[in-house]
Amino acid sequence: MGNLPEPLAQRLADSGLRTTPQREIVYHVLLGKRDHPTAEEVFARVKTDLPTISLATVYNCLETLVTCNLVRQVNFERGPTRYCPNLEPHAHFHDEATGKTHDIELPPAVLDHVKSVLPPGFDARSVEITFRGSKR
Amino acid sequence: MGNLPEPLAQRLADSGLRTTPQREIVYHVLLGKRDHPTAEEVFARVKTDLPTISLATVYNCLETLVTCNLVRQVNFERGPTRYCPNLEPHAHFHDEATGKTHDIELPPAVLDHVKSVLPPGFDARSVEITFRGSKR
DNA sequence: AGACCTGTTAGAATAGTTCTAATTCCTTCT
DNA sequence: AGAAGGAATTAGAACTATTCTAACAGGTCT
Repeated sequence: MGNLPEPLAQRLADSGLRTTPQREIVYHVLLGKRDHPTAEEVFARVKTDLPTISLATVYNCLETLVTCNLVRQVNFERGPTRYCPNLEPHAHFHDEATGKTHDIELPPAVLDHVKSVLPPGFDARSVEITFRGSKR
Repeated sequence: MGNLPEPLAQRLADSGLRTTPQREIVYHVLLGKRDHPTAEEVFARVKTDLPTISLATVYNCLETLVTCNLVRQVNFERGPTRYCPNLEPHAHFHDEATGKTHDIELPPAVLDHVKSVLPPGFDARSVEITFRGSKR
């Protein structure tokens, strides 16, 4: 579903950053399997293409992608941060039985309704909605 | 608004657990200043009443209170876990300028609307809504 | 009082992430 | 092309928040 080809080089350039093999491969790994991997998981996947990459670089690349708005960071409780290339507004459903995370499409109407609970003076830049439960 | 006096001893007993000075003081500290303190902050506050308490015990007590449903755990990104004695359904607003966290009342209608985004088969036990932004 | 169980404690251990300093790699500039 | 300078990468140390471990204390029940 509808992620544009790859604005990676463009987005990097817009922020005055270079396109490097490491950044490309990290990004492609995220696009390739959208299962909300942790940094360690990304590291493992990237190593098959680029065995010399270091974990620190994976962290650096992920952070870069996040600041370029190409990737979202997702946190569940105290678990490791997970990374998600889905840029559409969406909620997350965390299946407690399997540990898997599912993206849940978030219609604009719902998003607006949620934002309407904020009293005047509160200006939300982002909203994060996380379900926890089990899936049949 | 409207937290019952203190069901602490009762709730502990219900779970077959003892009422100890440590548990009482940790709970009272949370009720006393509802600013979503971290475990370290709770530790510091409790020490004024009970200087010999250990950090491990604070963690233990907090976990006990959470499992007795007297306290909620709140996480923002990678920051330390924060603790919140507000049991009403509510969202959190994280002010990026001050670092402060505000409880936002969550009307049942909004909660239902949010839950309605889940496709059939997804059974949510809990929903967590977090705003990030700034407050005038 | 003795046995038993729950809870507390200090400190070690762990997990995830960030920091540091050294090196490598581009990109200009001449 | 060669040199300078900045950006990116790397390995490993450091750090933070939390959990674990093992020993000890305190209350309870006979």
